[in-house]
Amino acid sequence: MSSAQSASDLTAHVGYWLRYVSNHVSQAFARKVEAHGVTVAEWVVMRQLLEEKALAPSQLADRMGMTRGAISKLADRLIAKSMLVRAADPKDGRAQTLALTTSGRALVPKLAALADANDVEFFAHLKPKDRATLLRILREIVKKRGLKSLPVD
Amino acid sequence: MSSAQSASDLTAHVGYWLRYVSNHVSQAFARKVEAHGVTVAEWVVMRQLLEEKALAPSQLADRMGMTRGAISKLADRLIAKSMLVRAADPKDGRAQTLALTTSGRALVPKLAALADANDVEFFAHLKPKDRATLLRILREIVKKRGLKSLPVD
DNA sequence: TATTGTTATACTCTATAACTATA
DNA sequence: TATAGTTATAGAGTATAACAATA
Repeated sequence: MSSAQSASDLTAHVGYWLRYVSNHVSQAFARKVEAHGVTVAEWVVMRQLLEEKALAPSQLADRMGMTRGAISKLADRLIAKSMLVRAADPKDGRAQTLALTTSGRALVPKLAALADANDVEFFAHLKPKDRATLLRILREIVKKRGLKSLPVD
Repeated sequence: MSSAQSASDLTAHVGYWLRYVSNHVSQAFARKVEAHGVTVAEWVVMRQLLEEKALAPSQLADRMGMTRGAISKLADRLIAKSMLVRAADPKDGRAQTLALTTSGRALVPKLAALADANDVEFFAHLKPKDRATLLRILREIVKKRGLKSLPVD
C-alpha cells in the first residue's frame, strides 16, 4: 500500500467536527450579543470583570490568552461604549485598572441570559447522559492537555 | 431567590467548553500548517479541490459558508502562492473555475498528515468509547440543527 | 433583468515591535 | 534596566455594497 502521503478523510477527525459545531454555536451567540452592541470578546472581558470588580490589563491578557496590546484595544472599544472605565493604580504609577461602569454591570446579566438561551438552542435536545458525557470529555481534554486561555472567538 | 437576571455560571455552558477546546485545537493546527505557508482557511479550500478537481468560486462559497467576495480574496492569496489556478469556464462567459496546481496538489497530503497529527495530539488519549461517543454527539448536533457550512477558523 | 464574479471599503481580532512613563 | 501599558503597523477573516461582464 501507499505511504502516509494519501489525504485522509477529513471527517474522521474529531477536531473537524468540534470546529464545525463550535463555530456554529459561537456565530449564533455572536449574532445574539451583537443586538446589544458588543462582540463575544467584549462579553468575555465584561464577564471577567463582574466577578473581580477591577483587573489590570495584564491580568486580563493572561486570563484570556491575548497580548496586552490586544487588551488595550478591546478596552478602548468598551470604554467608548461606556461599558468600562480605566483608572490609574494609586500604588504603582505605571499600572492601570479596568472596571465595569454601572451600565456595563447592568448589561452583563442580559448577555448571560443570551448565553443561556444559546446553549439551550444547541444542546437542550441532547439526552441528559450524552450532555453530561460531552461536558466530562471536554473538561478532561482541558485538564489532560493543560489548556489555559479563555475561549474568545 | 432573585430573577433570571443573575449572571449564571459560564462554565456550566456546553458551548463554553466546546469553544475552549476547539480554539486550542484549531490554533495548534494553525501553527502547524503555518510552517508550510498556508492558513487553515486556505487548507480547507485546497482540501475541497483535491476531490473535485475544479470548482466555481460560488460552489466553494456555498460549501464553506463564506461570501463570494471572501472566496475571491482567499483564491487570490492561494494563486499568489502558486497553489491554485483560476480559469474561465468555456461554457459560461461569466463563470470561473478554481483548481489546484501541481504543487498545490502535492502539498495537500502533507497538510493532511498534520491534521492527522493534530488529532492524535488532542484526542488519542481518550478511551475509544469516549472518542466514539464524542464523534456521535457532535454529528448528531450537526444533523439535528441542520448545520451546513464547513468549519474554517 | 438576473447571475457570476471581482473590487472597494470597513471592522474585528490578533500579533509584533516601537515607544512612554514609572520603578 | 525592567516592567506596565499604549500605540503603530500589519495581516487574516469576514461582511456589505458597488461594479463589470455575460446570460
